[in-house]
Amino acid sequence: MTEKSPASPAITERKRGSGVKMVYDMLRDEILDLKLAPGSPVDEMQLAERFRISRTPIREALVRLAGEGLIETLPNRSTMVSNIDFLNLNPFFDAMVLMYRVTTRLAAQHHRPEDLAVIRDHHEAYAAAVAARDALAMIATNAEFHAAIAEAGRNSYFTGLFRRLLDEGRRILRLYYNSYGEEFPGRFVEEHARLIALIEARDAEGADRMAREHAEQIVLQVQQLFSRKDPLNLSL
Amino acid sequence: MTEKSPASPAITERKRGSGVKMVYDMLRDEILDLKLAPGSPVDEMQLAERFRISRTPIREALVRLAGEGLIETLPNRSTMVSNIDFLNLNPFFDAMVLMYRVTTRLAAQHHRPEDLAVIRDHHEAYAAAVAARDALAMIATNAEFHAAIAEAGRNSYFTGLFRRLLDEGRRILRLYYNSYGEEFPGRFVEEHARLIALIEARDAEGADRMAREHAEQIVLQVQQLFSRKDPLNLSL
DNA sequence: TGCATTTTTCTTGTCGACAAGAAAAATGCA
DNA sequence: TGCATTTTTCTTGTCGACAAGAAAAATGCA
Repeated sequence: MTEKSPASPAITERKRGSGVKMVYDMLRDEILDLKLAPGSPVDEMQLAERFRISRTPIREALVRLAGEGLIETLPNRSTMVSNIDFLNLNPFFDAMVLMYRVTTRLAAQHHRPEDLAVIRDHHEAYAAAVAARDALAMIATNAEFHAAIAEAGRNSYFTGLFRRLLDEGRRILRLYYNSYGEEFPGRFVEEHARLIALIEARDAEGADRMAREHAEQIVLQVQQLFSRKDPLNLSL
Repeated sequence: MTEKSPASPAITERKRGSGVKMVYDMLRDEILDLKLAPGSPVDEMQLAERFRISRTPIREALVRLAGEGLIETLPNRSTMVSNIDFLNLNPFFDAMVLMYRVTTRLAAQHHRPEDLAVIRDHHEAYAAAVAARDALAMIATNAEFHAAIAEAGRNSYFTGLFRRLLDEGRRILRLYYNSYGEEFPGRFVEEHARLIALIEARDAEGADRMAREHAEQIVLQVQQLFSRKDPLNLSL
């Protein structure tokens, strides 16, 4: 649990049945935004106080987060936020590149008109975040943009894995912008627009190729992050 | 809940902290073996009686199963075992073929000696199940064999998705053997042996190609299942 | 007889308490 | 002073109860 405890939710009457989801949503966002740092402890009693709810729904939310790999639990021991294995990101990169390709290819093959509208909305939100130099929003809207593309591909297995990878990418990028916070890559706005055009044109090969290039740039960016001269002060 | 209630676990003293896992393991197996049929209701109170444990750990096990797509829950409504969308298995097939390829290729690249030993053990268990004409064991050991290959590839993202697909494949195949229960494909024993040899030889291309052929045969087998003249009496 | 409404029953979501296990602090000893 | 042991405190896993919401059954009416 971080020193700076985030604000409690509004203490209005909750509808019965919404407790677990409320806790899950908030904790998930905090993990992805690195407000809950990798490796930090997660204490049920403190969470129960903070959310003004009993421990049972807290625990259920934690089971759900554990199932998504965002936290780690062992019996009778305290839970903690999952670490990111920065020393071995290769499996992550491999999976990301392949999933960028597969989901974008499938979107080119299977999208529907309403899909394109959703994708465009997310594209606009991303462009706005870049223009506003809002790193948190940029990272989140980027993930949502690509997730919308995956949904348009209509394969829930790939979409599920890709969402998980996008989540992890959010944490990695959040750390990057925490430390450096300078680069707002306008060229990604342009690349996203090109991706949309290829998808709309149902050019599966073109979309696959572009998605690969796009993903490989992100991989390169993250790799360069770890070859910088100045240390990152990571607690590993 | 099926008419024929499976046996309760041994009512010995449980170690504190093992309750959720016990329930999870048993329910998961029953879902995968189709003892709990797709679409059937899941009742916490009955499970609590059956397992001689309070509802809280039951609920936690159910959250975990829901996270894996094996059951479906909505707030304030009864939970049920996930259906299998037999009318649209194409996403499943696409994901299976790709994951068979990716995991087998990665195993050829990254395996260690102890991995091969584990893979061989599972291969032998599969061969024994085929020889004994034990369909349940054959389905389970086949999944374990391929899961062990995926583990040898050392990419937990792909392994995670593949395990989920293998689980779903278990349910589909279980239904097949429930209905027809005749075919015990000895040639898959031979193909598994060949896969091992290619992996051991670190022939990534060969392993990828063979994995694709292998997976496409399974897809074909399942597809033929649904083009049979005699109806399956599926409740959809 | 068929439908709408009301009542009863059942199931789910959460509560707060108890106790086991782990972690931290205190004590004892060389 | 450093280590081992004991005691205390804290956290987790589970319990059983309460009440909200849903589903089933009963009642009322045309």
